[in-house]
Amino acid sequence: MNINEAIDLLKENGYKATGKRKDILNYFADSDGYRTAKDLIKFLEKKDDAVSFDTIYRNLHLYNEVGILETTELNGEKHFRMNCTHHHHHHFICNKCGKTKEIEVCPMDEVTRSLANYEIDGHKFEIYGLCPTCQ
Amino acid sequence: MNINEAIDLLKENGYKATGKRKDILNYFADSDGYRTAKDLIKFLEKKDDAVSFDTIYRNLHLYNEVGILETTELNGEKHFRMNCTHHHHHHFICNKCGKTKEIEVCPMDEVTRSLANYEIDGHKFEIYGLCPTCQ
DNA sequence: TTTACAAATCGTAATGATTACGATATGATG
DNA sequence: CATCATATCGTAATCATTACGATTTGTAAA
Repeated sequence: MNINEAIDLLKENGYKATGKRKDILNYFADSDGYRTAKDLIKFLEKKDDAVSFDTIYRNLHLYNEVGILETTELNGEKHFRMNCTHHHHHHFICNKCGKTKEIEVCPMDEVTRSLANYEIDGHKFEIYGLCPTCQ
Repeated sequence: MNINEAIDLLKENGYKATGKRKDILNYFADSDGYRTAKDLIKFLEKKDDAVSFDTIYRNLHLYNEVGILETTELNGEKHFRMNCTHHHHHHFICNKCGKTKEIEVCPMDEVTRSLANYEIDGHKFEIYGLCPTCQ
């Protein structure tokens, strides 16, 4: 997802596109990988753009709700990345830099068969390790 | 893993098998699903067995390190369950009761081929939903 | 079995991330 | 450009987890 799509999504859901919200979107749009709340705070502080915790966390949750960000837990910390809007896929995630690579394989069709009486709401398939650059 | 295997594992690693450690092991051995630190604390309080936070968290980490417990994040909370010692497999996890069902499918062979220059350290494949009992 | 001692636990204080709140500022709409 | 609901600010409160000095307890040797 790019910034414009994200802003549209905000407006569609009745939320304002404020300066702070755009700053946060810019950060994730340029990241191309998983980042923590702390990463974001550091980034905003560097550009002399003091942001209240309230604003950070409120918007991270909001973005997750409306589908702008997706989230996962890496090494005990919550991480966020821009949501992928195209076809269904999964990710390799680098433990060092947080960058991701798309994985096309998804075994859910096979799995569903063996869970006949179960109600399936979601699934997670992630591969962890080091990307070529971080090795 | 059962309690005796867990105690052996502790001793092999040079740790003592104390009363509190056995209480904690008993809880997870009887659970057959994912439980939080809070669940454990509640359980121990009920049986009039006051346990310090220090003891709870120190041992949860220890058990995770030596391979007695495995951990995952569910609905924003860290959960633990007795580790499976037999063949490699994954889990369906009930969002309500935390109980698990084994899934034999694992797509890692297929995936490895598409990650030639990546160093793979681990992977996670989990299916979430409601078990037949909780629907 | 007793002793000795390192390891484990206790009770509580400290930490750190996240959430909450009243006051102020700001985007969107007419 | 005026209005007002929404968003943000600065800070305080909360909650889970971690840390610490004092005390207790397994373990293994005597």
